[in-house]
Amino acid sequence: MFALCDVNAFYASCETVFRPDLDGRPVVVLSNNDGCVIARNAEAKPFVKMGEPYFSQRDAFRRHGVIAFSSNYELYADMSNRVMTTLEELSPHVELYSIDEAFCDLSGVRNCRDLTDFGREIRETVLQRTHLTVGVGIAQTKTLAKLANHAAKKWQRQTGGVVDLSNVERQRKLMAALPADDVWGVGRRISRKLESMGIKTVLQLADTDIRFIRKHFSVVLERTVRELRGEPCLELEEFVPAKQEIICSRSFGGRIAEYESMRQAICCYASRAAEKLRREHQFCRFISAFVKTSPFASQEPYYGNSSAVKLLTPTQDSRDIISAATRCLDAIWKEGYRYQKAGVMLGDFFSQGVAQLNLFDDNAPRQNSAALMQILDQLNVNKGRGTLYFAGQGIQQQWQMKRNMLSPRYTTRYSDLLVVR
DNA sequence: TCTGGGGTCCTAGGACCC
DNA sequence: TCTGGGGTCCTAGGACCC
Repeated sequence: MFALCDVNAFYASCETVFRPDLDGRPVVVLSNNDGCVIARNAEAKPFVKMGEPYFSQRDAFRRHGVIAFSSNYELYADMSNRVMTTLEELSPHVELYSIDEAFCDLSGVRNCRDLTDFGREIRETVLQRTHLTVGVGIAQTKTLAKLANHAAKKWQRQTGGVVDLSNVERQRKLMAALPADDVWGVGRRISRKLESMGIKTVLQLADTDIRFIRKHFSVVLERTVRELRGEPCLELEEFVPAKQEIICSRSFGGRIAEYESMRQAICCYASRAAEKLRREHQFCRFISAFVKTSPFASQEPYYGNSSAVKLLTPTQDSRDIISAATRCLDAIWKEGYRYQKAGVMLGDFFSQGVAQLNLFDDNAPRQNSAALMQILDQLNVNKGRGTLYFAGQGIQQQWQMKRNMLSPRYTTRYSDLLVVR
């Protein structure tokens, strides 16, 4: 038995928790670069489209008094930790599924108490500790628990935000009332294809012959259908598996046309990616960089390209990664375009100790690399990001993303205080 | 003017092996 | 006229998630 708990309008709620003056007002959070709307509180939902660009909705915002925030991921990560810690106290096994969602294992709980009561307790405790509201969906498979959670959100008033869907008749009743694309794992493309086959509701999907599904779709959808029927195919993944790739990419605050600015940006993304790699205790052999112009600028020619290198010896040294990424940039850079975005990608990971020295490698590992990287990371963690950086990253950085409506660092100011003292 | 970022998994097809 | 069968590994692209 699983419970899926997720925070209502997570990013928007994180912003309003610290602003009681915004009670009852429509609030949204924007993606990086203040590009699109990625979170809306209940008050904003009637006026604001999810995923749509901010600039195209600005008039509606003004009309309805919608308050917009730039995204503040440090704040959201901190609030997420508080929610997850609370869930882990209440439930013995928890899978942290995303920044605002977790699956709890309720197998044992079922024997000693009512599942809905337990869901209410989760909800009340999280609310008390964090002032954030979670929805709880309970069922015997993850896919059904997700669906139950969806129902808890959709009919919040009637359900109190908790739905126990372990009863098969309740399952079928709910599934008959929901369209197939409300199911976890059924996106736009698959739901369109299902619809063309006459499969419109979740119940119709659950009742479709499994061989038919396997023939026309992949094993992924087959598992989804089995799960809808109460047959568990997905387990609780309590321990976070090691990453297989690391990406650092950003849209620029303005367009980049000069090589020098682009090299700075690539250098920044490479050094950030290297930091993430070291936090994962991994070494990488694959490094790639990409650049692209805006896909929306119909008046300008489009150019996008990427290039990759494969090192003979895995590395986690920022200098190696920056040098490889800039080599990639040089291979794809073309003068005369207004670039909108660039990024650096790392892959082909080796964990510490497994990395083998290569007999024929020209670039022998650098002396004292580990010690130097440790100093670099320590300074940037203890005294704040950007305390020590590579000259190649540049000082002015006019291409930095827009964050014009950023909230203060309510919960993570400690490092600032250290610097001030 | 202006349109996010970071991931995973699966499949088909090509290259290659004997 | 007429050209096999079985397997692995890798990669690109497509789909999904939040």
